[in-house]
Amino acid sequence: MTDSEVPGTRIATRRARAQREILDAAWAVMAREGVAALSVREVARSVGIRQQSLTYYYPTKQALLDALFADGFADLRRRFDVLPAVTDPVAGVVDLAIAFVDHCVARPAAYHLMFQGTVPGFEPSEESHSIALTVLGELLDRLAAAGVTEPADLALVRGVMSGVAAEQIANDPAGRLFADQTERGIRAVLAEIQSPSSR
Amino acid sequence: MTDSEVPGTRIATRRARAQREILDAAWAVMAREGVAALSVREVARSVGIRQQSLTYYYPTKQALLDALFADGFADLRRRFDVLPAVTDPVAGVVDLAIAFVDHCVARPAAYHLMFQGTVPGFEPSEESHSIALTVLGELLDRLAAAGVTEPADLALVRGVMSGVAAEQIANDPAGRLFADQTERGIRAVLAEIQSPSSR
DNA sequence: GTCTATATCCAGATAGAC
DNA sequence: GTCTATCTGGATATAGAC
Repeated sequence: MTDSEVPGTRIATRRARAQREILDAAWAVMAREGVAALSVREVARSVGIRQQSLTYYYPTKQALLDALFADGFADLRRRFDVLPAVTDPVAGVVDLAIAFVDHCVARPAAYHLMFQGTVPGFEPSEESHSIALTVLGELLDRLAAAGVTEPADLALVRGVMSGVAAEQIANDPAGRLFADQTERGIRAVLAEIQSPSSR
Repeated sequence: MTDSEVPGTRIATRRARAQREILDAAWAVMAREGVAALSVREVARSVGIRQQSLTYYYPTKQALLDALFADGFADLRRRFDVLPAVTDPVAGVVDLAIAFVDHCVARPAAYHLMFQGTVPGFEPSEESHSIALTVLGELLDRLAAAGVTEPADLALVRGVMSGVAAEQIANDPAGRLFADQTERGIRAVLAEIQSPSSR
């Protein structure tokens, strides 16, 4: 099926292309100046239009941020989708954790927008929030396969994943010091969860 | 020795008191609206003076942020100073990690300012940065006492501490789900560091 | 120490022409 | 679709009176 077969589709893809360009520009601005410093004016400048023209695509700044939030999770889902099939349950969790950390390290702005709620006054829409939950469902599935279902245990694993990413971004932005500890950290807490040391 | 014995001291403490009030007001504003949304105007309003009068105490916004950064570490040091003496090396690390996480959870704005570099355009002065290093030296000391000195191992422990705090702040601000995993997480990675599982 | 006055700039939102 | 024009409000910073 080509565009011309469905009326309006050519326009729709044109619009989609413009929106993609805007989102990419917005990510770039955020990466350069910090998530909290995003201004629609600067995004507009990046794509060569006026601030007022951006409203045609995203009527408010909130709408732009919400689209970025959803876009970030779509991107993360794509990372998850190309992971090798799970054989060993623990390795399945490790693979996903590494993919998660690598994604966050490669896109610090996305990490702060999606997971750290660092943008003043921004709350994702219910729709975007449910996209987030769907994507993170893959993590829950893999953890369940490894026998991890207790909220406290899930929290521990999430803490390690998030913490390695956060420290890497904040304290060694050019290196891999923290990110390279992902596997060790995840295996350590999984071991603790699966056979708690007596105390 | 009382204030009146040293010329200028009474003025100095007056100034110090005013500065304390300003810093407290700034923390409150940040807690309410996010670190990145801090405005000197609003801080001034909180303490009942004009924005321009704040300049008398902190000439620029950068100076105010830098004072907040240093203040946050002074506060953290006070937390560390009242910790019980170390008996068991591992327990010593655990105690400090718990104190760290509790501090971050109680003061999310401080965590973001001090450790996540979330304020657009803010870099601590060299002086404030060295204060930070001094305070975090206590963590390094305790880790060394537990036999943890390799950069990779230090990174792993820091990742767990930071991650538990970050997730608690972002995803369960009213609860303790993540924070309560601090001990388990730290013990798990310390165990892994001290006797690596063969792989 | 605090004020008024003001400069300069940037933000986001809306109306309406083409 | 993109523009011009404009509104409104907020930000930081500086000069200088009291």
